[in-house]
Amino acid sequence: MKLYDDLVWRGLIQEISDPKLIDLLNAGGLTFYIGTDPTADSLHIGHLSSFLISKRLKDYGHNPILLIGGATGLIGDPKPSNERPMISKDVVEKNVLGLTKQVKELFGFEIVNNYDWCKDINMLDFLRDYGKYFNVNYMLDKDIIRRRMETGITYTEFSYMIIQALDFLHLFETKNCTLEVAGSDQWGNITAGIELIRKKTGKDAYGLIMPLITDSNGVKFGKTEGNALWLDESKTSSYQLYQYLINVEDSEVIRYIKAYTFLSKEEIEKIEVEFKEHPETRCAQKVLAREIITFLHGQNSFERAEKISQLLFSGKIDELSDNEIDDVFKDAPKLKNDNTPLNELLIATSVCSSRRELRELLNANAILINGKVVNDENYVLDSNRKYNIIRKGKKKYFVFY
RNA sequence: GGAGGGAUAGCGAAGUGGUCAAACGCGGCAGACUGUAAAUCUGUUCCUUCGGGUUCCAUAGUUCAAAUCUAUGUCCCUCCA
Repeated sequence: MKLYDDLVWRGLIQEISDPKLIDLLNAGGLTFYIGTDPTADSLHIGHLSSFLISKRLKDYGHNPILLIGGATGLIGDPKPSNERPMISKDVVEKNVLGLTKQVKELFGFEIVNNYDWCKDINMLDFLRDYGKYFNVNYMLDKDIIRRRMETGITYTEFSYMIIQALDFLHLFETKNCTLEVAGSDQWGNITAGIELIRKKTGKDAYGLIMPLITDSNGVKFGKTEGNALWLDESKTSSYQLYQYLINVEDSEVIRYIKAYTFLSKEEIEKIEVEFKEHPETRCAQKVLAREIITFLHGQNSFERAEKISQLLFSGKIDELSDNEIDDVFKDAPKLKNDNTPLNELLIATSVCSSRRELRELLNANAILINGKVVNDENYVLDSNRKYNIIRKGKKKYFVFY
């Protein structure tokens, strides 16, 4: 299958700036870029789709560049809701290093940092060389800016679009980069870049955006209880990732497999048939988890995550030997049992946020210790055991030693 | 610079002197049912040694009593210049 058709089939194309791009994509040999701002020192699951699409293009014979926004990260990409908090320069610098390392290891893309070419542009040149190409009316008409007119937007964030556009121009001129790939929220910025290139050089550049991937409630893929799922194994364990992926709802899982794995159309269609017949086996969720975790963390980490999950969810925790627990929880964070009663221990370890909450959980039979329901808030963990395993709710486990 | 409007729990939003730890919706958490799914239903959602304690942008005040009134400050929005 040609690349473009494959991307469409996988649901990865929301819009392209010009139908000519279809043939260019199918032909191979383009230099393109994706960008990310260093708002954290690791990518999270939400970034995965745009990085994976870049890898698909790369594998097809295109040439990817990752732009890390050391400059734009200092400015802040306008969100639809409100102004971003400024990140200090030190933190941005640290995040750039973290991201660079991670992307090199995982994807092997060429990496550039827009700070390198933005840092020496002075204000007057900026206004003369770039500002003059942007009509404010045009900028105000961009969806993202329009949405911010009600809550307000600072001049700083308003200018973001111009910097991103000049980035594209810079890569176009220095690296013959003719395509920018991003999530749908970047459409305004991408088109601004394309137009700047056209106005300045008279040549064509292209943009491709992917749809936002959400579940049936419109929640972004990868969003869980407020804390992000990081790609860095030391920030989010394979087990945590496995739990997220194995719980993906049936109605979305095939779509996710298409978007997030490198399995072929034939393989995926086969899985789909099997899954439709026996959804209760979660075979599709298992494939999704296997593919993503193996890609990110490797085979061993995936197998351990799977094994932990099987043991925990088979309900035989109290039958596990210390050695088995040792092995299975090798990488899992363990909490220190300080022999205080639950109402102190679980608060101190942030398993529960307050005693009131703990009492609520105890009353609802939602706390199991080593496989048995406990209702007493003064219960003290058995210090003769090497490990005590506390289950909170149906799915969350904590290991105490 | 001028005129007006606003700031309430994670978010949206009601409340305009006591009956307010603050309606309602979303989100979160837990329980039931299931397949570690979805949908649905139920409970819960500031802290507490269960006596009470600390909240409604901040500070100072009025009052027996303030989320509610006054002053000042901070931030935001709208319109005019």
